[in-house]
Amino acid sequence: MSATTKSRGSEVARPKTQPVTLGQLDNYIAFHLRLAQNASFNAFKRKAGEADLRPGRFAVMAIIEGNPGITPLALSRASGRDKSTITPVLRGLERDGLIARSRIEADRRSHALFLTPAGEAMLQTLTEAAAEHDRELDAIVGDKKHELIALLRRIVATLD
Amino acid sequence: MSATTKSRGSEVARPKTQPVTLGQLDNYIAFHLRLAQNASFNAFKRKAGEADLRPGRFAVMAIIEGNPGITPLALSRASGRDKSTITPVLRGLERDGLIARSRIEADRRSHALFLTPAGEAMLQTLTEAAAEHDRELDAIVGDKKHELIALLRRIVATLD
DNA sequence: CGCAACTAGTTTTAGATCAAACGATCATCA
DNA sequence: TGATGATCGTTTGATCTAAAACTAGTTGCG
Repeated sequence: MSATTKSRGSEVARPKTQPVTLGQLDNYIAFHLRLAQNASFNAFKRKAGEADLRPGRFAVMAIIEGNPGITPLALSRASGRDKSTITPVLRGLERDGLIARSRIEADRRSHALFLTPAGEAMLQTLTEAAAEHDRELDAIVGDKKHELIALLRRIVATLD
Repeated sequence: MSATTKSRGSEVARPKTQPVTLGQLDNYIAFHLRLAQNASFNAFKRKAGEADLRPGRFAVMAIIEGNPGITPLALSRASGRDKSTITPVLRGLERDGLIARSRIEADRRSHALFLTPAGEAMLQTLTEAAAEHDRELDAIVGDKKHELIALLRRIVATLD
């Protein structure tokens, strides 16, 4: 490895961000996965600033919509997060009147989750913002979208 | 949406994890990206328990190795994390004698970062563990690896 | 020169996340 | 029936992260 003789020539037009070698990292799927997720997350948040759109909230509400009566535990597994992180999200959603929890009489440890009408309306609004973001991603990956999702899904399924 | 008549038949061989509909989420690249990154990260951590292998540490050391004399700010950009999160990592690495910081005389605000011999040795050990993990990912994606990384890289480049 | 605007790194504050421990409830089986 | 062990949801503690405020140093320009 040559000592990367830093070209600090005084006339070089200030290389705002000098190129950085990623080295072995550049060949790691895990690393690029993190970078991409991070970039996606940040872009999402940028758009989200407008609405009260937090990614976690959106995912939770969307899953409840698709699975009315789902329990918090199943919800946590579907959304890929620990069950303990679901608790505060649900509390916030309930406080804001967007979801309703009802005890399941057959198993009084569990709760059944539903969207309220206000929740349905809110989800519809959030969906538009989210769809806009994902259209951006769609444009980036083009016709490889299906293949990309299939690969990501396989990673999740295999690694548990 | 039919009320998902939950098949709670008493003789059904306990459906450990009843199928959950992801709904619109299932078509979102961003969502699958998060799930996959999460699964990868957790699998990594599982293996990492053995060594003192924290993903952040590993990435930082690998980038320093590939770019001796790099500054913390450039490092934060390359690793996709905020500069303020780099500080404690560097402090820990320096405390453990794995990196060295030296002031840059040309700009006394900046620090140049290097791996110490102990750091080089440690990185080599960590690399083996990391490589093992990424081989797992390689096996999952098979010959699509190159394409997958290209897609992820394009996402990062486009979304900034 | 000397002031204003900018940059590098740190500290502080706030939020998200996981893991482990806990109370309440349920299932199993003698 | 009654005790043991499992499961659901919550709480607590630790770690990781970003954003904003701050200090020290630098650059530009009158």
